[in-house]
Amino acid sequence: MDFGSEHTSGHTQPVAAQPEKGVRAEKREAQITRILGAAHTCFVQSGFRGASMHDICREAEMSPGALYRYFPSKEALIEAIAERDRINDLRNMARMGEGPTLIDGFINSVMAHFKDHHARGMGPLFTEIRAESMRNETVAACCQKTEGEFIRLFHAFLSQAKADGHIDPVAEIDAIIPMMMALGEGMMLSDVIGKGVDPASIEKILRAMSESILRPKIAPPAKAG
Amino acid sequence: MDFGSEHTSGHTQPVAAQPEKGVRAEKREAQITRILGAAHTCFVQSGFRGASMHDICREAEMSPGALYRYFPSKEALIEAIAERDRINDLRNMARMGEGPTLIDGFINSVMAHFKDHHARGMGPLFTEIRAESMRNETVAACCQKTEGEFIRLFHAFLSQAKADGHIDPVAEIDAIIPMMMALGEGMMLSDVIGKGVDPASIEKILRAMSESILRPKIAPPAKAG
DNA sequence: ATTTTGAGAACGAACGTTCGCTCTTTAAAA
DNA sequence: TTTTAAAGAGCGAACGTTCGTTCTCAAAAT
Repeated sequence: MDFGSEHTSGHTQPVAAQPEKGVRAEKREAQITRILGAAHTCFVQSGFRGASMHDICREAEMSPGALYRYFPSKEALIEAIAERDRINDLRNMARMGEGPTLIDGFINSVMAHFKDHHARGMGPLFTEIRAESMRNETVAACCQKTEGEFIRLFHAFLSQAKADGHIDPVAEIDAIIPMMMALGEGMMLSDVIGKGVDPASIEKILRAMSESILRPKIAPPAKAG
Repeated sequence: MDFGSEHTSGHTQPVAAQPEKGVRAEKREAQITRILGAAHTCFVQSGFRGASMHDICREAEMSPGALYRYFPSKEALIEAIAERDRINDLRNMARMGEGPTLIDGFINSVMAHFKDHHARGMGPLFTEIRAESMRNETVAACCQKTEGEFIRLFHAFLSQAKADGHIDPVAEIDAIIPMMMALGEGMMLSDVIGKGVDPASIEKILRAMSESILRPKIAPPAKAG
C-alpha cells in the first residue's frame, strides 16, 4: 500500500530542489522525534507511571516549557509512544506471506519480528503498553485497532491458504488466530530469545506447532523420516 | 505422578506476627486478609501505580493509620499481592501430571487454570505484575522464584515422561519449556477465553500443539507397579 | 496500668503543568 | 538594506494537587 505524500499545487514549479516543507516545520518534527526518543527511553526504564515528565525533559535535554509546546500532556506522550510501538509491531508482522512456502513465510516473519523485538529491548515496553491498555481507554483503543488489523491480515492469509488447499480445510481459523496470537504475545512478554534459548530451537518448535494446527498439504522441504 | 511442590514464605510479609496463635493473632490475620482483598480490588481496577493508599483504605474501610500497622509501605502491599498471585498460579499448574494420560493431565490442568484465571478476572493483575517485575527488584525476584519452581516441576515431568518413553526421546526439553510457558503466559495476557473463543476449540489446538512437540507414543493404560 | 488498635489531620516530597520572561527567527514595512 | 513588529521556541521557577507516610491522641483490649 502507498499513501501519497502531501502535494500542494503551486503557481510556479521550481526547477531546483527547494525545501517543500519549511525549515521551521522540519525543526519541529526533529524536536518531536527527540522527545519521543527520550520518552521511549524513560518509559522502558521506569514505566509509564514511574517516569516523570522531568525525567523525560532531562533525557531530551529540554525544559518542561519547551516540551509542552509539542505535547499537551503526559497522556498524549504515552499514547503517541504506545501507538508508534503497536504500529511498528503490526508492520513487522505484515510481512507474513512473503516466503518460499506458506509456513516458511509465516515462520520467517515471526522469527524476524521477535529477533528485532528482543534486539531493540522492546519487551518491557510491550508489557507496559498492555498493562496500560487495561485501564487507559485511548491506549486500549490503539491496541484494539492494531490487533484488529492484524487479525484481519492473518484471517485473509489463512483463508486464502485454505482456499488454495494449502492447509487443512477443517482448521478452525477463528480459534487458531487468537491462539497463535497468544503464543506470539507470550513470546514478546517473556522474551524467549532473551532467555538464551537457541533461536534455531525456537524456530523448530514454532514450526512444529504451526504445522500441527495448520497441517499444510505442501510437502515439507526436508525431514523425511 | 507426583512432584513435591513446596513453598517457603518470602521476605515480603507483613509486620512479623507472633508464633503463638490466639484471638489477637486471628484478628490480625483477618485484618491482613481484608487489606489484601481491598488492595487486590484497587490494583485490578487502577494498577499498582494508579491505585492510591487512600483508595485502598477506603476499600478496606480503614484509616491510613490502621492500615500502616499491618503493612509498612505500599511496596510491601504490592509485593504481597504479586507473591500471592504468582503462588496461586504455580499451585494451579502444579496439578499437571494428574490425569489418565500424559497429555490429558497436562491439558486438563492448563485448561482448568485458564478458566479459573479468566473467571476471577485476574488477567489485568497478571499483566500488571509482569510489568512491575520489569523494574521492581523484589517483584522480579518473586516472579523468577515461582517461574523457576514451575520450570523445575515441568522439567521433572517431561524428563520422567521421556525416560518412560512417553515422549519423543529427542524432544528439546530446554527449548520446549520456555515456549510452552510463553504460550501459557500469552493466553493469560490476552485472556483467550474472555475473547469468546470456544474452550473446546482452545483445548483442541492446545492438544495438537502439545502433541506436535512432544510426540507421545500411545499412552499405556497403567504402569505395572 | 500497659499495650494494641484505630482514626484522621497533617506533613514533606514529588508530580504534571503553567507562567512570565528572554532570546531567536521571520517577514513585512520603511 | 535596515528597521521593526509579531510569532515561535525555550527556559526554569513556581503553582496547585496528590501522593505515601507519619503523628497525635483516644478508644479498646489485656
